[in-house]
Amino acid sequence: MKRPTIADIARRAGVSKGAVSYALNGQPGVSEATRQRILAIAQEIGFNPNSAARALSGSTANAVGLALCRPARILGIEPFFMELISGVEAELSARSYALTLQVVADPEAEIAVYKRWWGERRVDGVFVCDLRIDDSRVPVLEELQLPAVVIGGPGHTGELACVWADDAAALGETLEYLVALGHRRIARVGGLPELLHTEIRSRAFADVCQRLGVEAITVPSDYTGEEGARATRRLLSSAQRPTAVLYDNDVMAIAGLAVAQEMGLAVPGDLSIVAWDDSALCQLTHPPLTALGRDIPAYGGHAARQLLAAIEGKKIGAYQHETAHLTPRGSTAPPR
Amino acid sequence: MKRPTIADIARRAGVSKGAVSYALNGQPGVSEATRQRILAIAQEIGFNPNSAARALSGSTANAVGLALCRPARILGIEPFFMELISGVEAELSARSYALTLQVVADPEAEIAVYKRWWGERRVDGVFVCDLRIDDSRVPVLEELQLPAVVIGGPGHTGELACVWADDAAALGETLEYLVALGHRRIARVGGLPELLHTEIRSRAFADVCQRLGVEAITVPSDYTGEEGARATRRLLSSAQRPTAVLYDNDVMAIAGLAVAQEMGLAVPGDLSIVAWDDSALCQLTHPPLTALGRDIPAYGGHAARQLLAAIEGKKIGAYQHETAHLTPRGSTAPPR
DNA sequence: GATGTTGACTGAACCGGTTGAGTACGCACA
DNA sequence: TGTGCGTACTCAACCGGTTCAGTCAACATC
Repeated sequence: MKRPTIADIARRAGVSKGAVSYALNGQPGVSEATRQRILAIAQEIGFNPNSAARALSGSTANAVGLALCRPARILGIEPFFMELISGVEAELSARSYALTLQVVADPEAEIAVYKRWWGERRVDGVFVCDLRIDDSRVPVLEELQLPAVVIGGPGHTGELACVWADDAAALGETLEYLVALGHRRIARVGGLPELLHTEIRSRAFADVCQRLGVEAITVPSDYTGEEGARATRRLLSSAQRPTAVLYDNDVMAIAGLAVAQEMGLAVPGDLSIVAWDDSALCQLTHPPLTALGRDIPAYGGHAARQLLAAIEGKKIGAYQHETAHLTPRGSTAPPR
Repeated sequence: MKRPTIADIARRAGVSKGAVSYALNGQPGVSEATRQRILAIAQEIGFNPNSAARALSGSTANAVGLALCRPARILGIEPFFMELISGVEAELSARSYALTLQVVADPEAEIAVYKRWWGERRVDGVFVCDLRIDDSRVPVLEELQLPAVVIGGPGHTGELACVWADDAAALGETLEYLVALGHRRIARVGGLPELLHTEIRSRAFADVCQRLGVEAITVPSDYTGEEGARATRRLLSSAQRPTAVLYDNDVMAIAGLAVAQEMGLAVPGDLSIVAWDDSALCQLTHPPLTALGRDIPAYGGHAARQLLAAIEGKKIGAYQHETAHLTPRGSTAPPR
């Protein structure tokens, strides 16, 4: 099946290729009557502009890239990315931009992908996830002048735009709630320590606990259920067992709940559990998990709008998304 | 920053654009010495061929598409797709093909996406997920002559290639195991009834149960935790309560486990639970779930290889992936 | 020494859009 | 009647690769 081109439309309309291009793109240079005639023909023969030809002359690929740097098992189990992607997508497809996805093994490979995408002109801009402290990807993107939006921050983003949420405030709200319930020994199972937002949360956790005068224990982990379970086992085996644990993602929280049950501790009677990121998973457990939720698709949507603006050459900065809010469910209660 | 083109390489090497193209693509027409010189220059200046130019003249986009038709919340929570994607990716990036992702609302929108991609020449082929009975996407793809690989089947794939697994055999193995444990009333919480693989499983479930002489109850559901929980509540409230339940995905199985606990039933003492799809989630619960697992990234990898072969014009058919195998864990035991 | 033959390479067309320069025409105005 | 101007176009170059038809020199063959 032959794909129609603007030359086909031009022939049928009895005009030149240029006129067709002007008509289809809403540019001046054709009369309204001719424009309508051309649009009607395009519609009739099901014309779609060849994206390669467009990219080649217009120098815009009409695509953006997302490189994900997590192993398959973790990537699959974390609902965060898919929710983010679907939010991003909604915004992109409305402007008929494509999303190019690549799974990479490490930050170096990710940098190589950015360089390749840039050289191939395959994408007009990229999203950067899992921002690290003094992230090596940032200077590379700045040098390439590839429009980019960091999902995370603030800080350490150099000149790049970012979309962020105030995790410190969310943490404060959560700890105040736990303290109000009567908890005085609160632990936190953190995410990957090298990630910036883990650092931000760790600092905020320590600060807020000090302000509230409660004991703070943070155990580093890596977002996997296995590590979350191990960390929980360690915490619950200590002499001064915490009465509440806050997990940096929902997967670890679910693993922690299972460990508590396995060790014969009642949740929430003996142990309260709070999950950061409120995916549907949190409502599947018994008891359902109290969680710190936010609208992740909307977060992705904002990021997409920022990136599209950056591609258009607009000067954009940091966008603050709504702070995560606590949804109390059955996994939190006053300690016995 | 200016991107280097083959013209730049040609100038520096003192040859024509054509010679550079031959050299870079391993085509005959240049001497080995010249080829090495050109490759060295390309390496040195960090050359990457402009993908649009390549697509325009070579008429291959070097990209494949995947349209996902599930709402954000379900998409995020199902580890299946992300695992599939990472397997697909590994294969694609080795051949420097890009993956273009699009989230769509319904099959009609998905068809529109395929038509657009075809018209725009944005992708060279597509993956088709969630095959339905008499799927309307199949004839469209056949007519467009867009290379495609169906993730699922067999049957109802028309002329399209597919990658499938023998779910009926896996189901047989599972039921024989449950019957051997002593179960005689076994229920199944199925996936979306309109999907072909749900139908295949439902038929196999009925057949095998009849063969083994056990009572079979299938309750349709939709893969979400909410529906899985509701179906479980209905099953466990009935007078003739089943002693074992098989769930069509892990998310529903986890929800089912929570419902059993909420209703005061011991798992596996009062109720055995088996999950189809063994993601890391199954090991996070207490007790950990007995599950029917398979290597989903490998499944995706096979699909990618099939699609690339189809794009190269090879005649390909159905590829049968390994049958899912049962991993017994703590959620199954003889009934009391 | 004339005649292929082969290998190494050049030049130009081509893919399908976009865009700036050029042109033809109608109309207003001095 | 000539000039100026805006509108509605056409024409051709261009983006950066790929590819086909030549060209030209070196070498083998009779």
